[in-house]
Amino acid sequence: MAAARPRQLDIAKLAGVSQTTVSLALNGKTADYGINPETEQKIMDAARELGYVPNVTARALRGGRNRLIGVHAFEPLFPTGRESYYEEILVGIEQGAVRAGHDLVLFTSIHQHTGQANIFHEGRNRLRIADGAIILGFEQHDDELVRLADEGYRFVFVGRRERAATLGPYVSAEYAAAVRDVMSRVHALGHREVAYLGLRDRAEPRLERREGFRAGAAELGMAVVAETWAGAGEVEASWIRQVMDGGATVLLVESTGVLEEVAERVDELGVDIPGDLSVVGLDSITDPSAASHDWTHLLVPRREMGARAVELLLDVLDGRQEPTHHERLNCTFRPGGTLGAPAPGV
Amino acid sequence: MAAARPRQLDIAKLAGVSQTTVSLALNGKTADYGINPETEQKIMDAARELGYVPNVTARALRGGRNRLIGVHAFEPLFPTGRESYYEEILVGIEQGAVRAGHDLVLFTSIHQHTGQANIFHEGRNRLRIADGAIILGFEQHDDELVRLADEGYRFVFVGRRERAATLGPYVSAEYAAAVRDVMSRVHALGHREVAYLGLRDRAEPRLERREGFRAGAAELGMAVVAETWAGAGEVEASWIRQVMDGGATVLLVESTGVLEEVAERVDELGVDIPGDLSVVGLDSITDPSAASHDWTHLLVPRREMGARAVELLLDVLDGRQEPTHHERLNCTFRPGGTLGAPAPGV
DNA sequence: TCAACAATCTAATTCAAATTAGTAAGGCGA
DNA sequence: TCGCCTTACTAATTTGAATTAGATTGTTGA
Repeated sequence: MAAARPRQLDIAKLAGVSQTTVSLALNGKTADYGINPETEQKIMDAARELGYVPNVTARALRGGRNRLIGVHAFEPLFPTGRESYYEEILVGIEQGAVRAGHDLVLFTSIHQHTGQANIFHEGRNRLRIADGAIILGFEQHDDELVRLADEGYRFVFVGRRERAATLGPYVSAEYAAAVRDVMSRVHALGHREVAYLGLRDRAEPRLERREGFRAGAAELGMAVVAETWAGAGEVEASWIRQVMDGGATVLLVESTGVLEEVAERVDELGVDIPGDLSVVGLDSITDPSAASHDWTHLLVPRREMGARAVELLLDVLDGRQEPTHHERLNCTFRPGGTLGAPAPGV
Repeated sequence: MAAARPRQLDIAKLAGVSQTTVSLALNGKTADYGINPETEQKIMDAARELGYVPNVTARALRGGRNRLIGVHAFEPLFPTGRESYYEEILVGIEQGAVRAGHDLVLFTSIHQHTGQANIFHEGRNRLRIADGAIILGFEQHDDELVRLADEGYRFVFVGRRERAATLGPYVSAEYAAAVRDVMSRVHALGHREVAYLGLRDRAEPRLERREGFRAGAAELGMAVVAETWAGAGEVEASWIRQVMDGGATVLLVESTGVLEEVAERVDELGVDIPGDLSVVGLDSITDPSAASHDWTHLLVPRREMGARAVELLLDVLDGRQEPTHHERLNCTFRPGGTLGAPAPGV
């Protein structure tokens, strides 16, 4: 049991050379240092014979880097409910890490005891374990992030940019332009009166969508019949009735969860989509097979955002990119069956 | 900007002591070595002031602990499809890690280039960065695991036990007993003729279920009308018809995916569940709201398995548990609406 | 008053690999 | 035959933390 792992020194003894020479040979630097090809061969043979495997830890210690990328969220990463906001982003981060040959560290320890996660829990910054980190989540802990940045720690944000812009690089989606694009498609089909149903929260991605909506309505000369906020379980049939009575022929819905609630209420009213009312979702649909309709909606490139965040972090760490760089990825319009021309009678 | 990471030596200088003393103070060994409480306080203050965090790499090199738990799978952890086998287990692992105050390292780097993941890929064993690892997945890489174990590396398996038993501790579910329990419930309701629909693969958890099924049938004197294997998309209505004609009044289905296919075929046949045929699932249902029926089925405690694996790993690392220990968690029977008494006419 | 001892702390070493600064041996020109 | 340059290597150092083996100072009992 527990046969000691062979070290470079063991190879050196077997080949009758020094540890230095072994290191040089194994790293292909024989030419630079004029190592005899025969010696090199002896070393390689000895290494193979002993089943040598470099010790990552020693290598990392010397090199100053771990090849560890931290992933930090202020909430648990794998929530118990379905429809994890992070899920797709995590898939992207994993793919990015695979490509870059790095491992991921999920900072779970800091969630301990308190429901809240503090980076500087007990006065230590665990994030430092990793070479740099990707920060997810909407919750605001700006003071901690400022301190992190002050300490020279490198990180990249995904999905938000409020304070991020002043603190470090970020990757997010171009929500405003995407929604403006939706508006012009809607306009092109003949719609002139539109309603908007958003979430009650004021997270940046939502605010930007609203910005795009208003800008689009203004530019295209469309009338905003209603702009209303609802939480989960709060969509009311009477509101939809009212909006339609008000002349709206199309409804933009910010969140996918609310979208399904809208479908239920519309069903209750006996209204036809898109015959009586067109409905467009402004977010990705994680599981289209579970959706009630073939929704017309936007695709937010969450997976690409995750993958790009990894690349960006490594670029910053390697000095290939200044730490103020940011990137915005485009959303795609997915045509479905819930956007049509407005009913001619209206 | 980019202030170099503080080392113990920096703390030592600030506090006016040696690096040794700093190390002792930070590791709570002041009592053993008679360090003055005032000195200790000075050191702690200096450490906080500098924002000191131990260097994982140096510690790992020395053989120390890092409060890092590795998670290794031979396949990507976050698969692109829905219905991730790992998902629930990962949730459990995360919860376990949170409770234990440890962080998780997801070993993604080894998936690089080759679709296959080798621990000793490119001659480096990254696992050593973590204190120990939890190993998931069905794929067989026994030679690598044997080597890891020989090197004294500690790990715990989740969900399998074939070779695991000889290599280290494992946590898995008690499938056979659970299925036997299902059989006795079915028997108690009056069923005497039963059919079994399994997956085509021969993974351990499936083999155990079949074992439990056969043992139950034998003990209870029930007739096995059919025992058939199907892959995704291979369930045929004719098979169900045939099985029912053969007298089967209840069908046990190994996998949740196949369960839904069975529902579709049964619908096509105009057969009533459970009036004409009772159906029992032998696996968890991740998203009951997306299920076509209120299935009667087994709950595999995947989340507990993950959480328990973390505890077990730490027990082994701390020497509280011998490294041959294993644990089997019970599955729960979830009564639903798809198991009833057999039709009296039969 | 001196050895013994406790109380406090430190120098030196270790872990495995990478790198810097040399060294030894041989050849060649002047 | 002295000095200089190659060729082909090696000794020593570095990385950050933990540990082993001391070292220093002061106190106390005989």
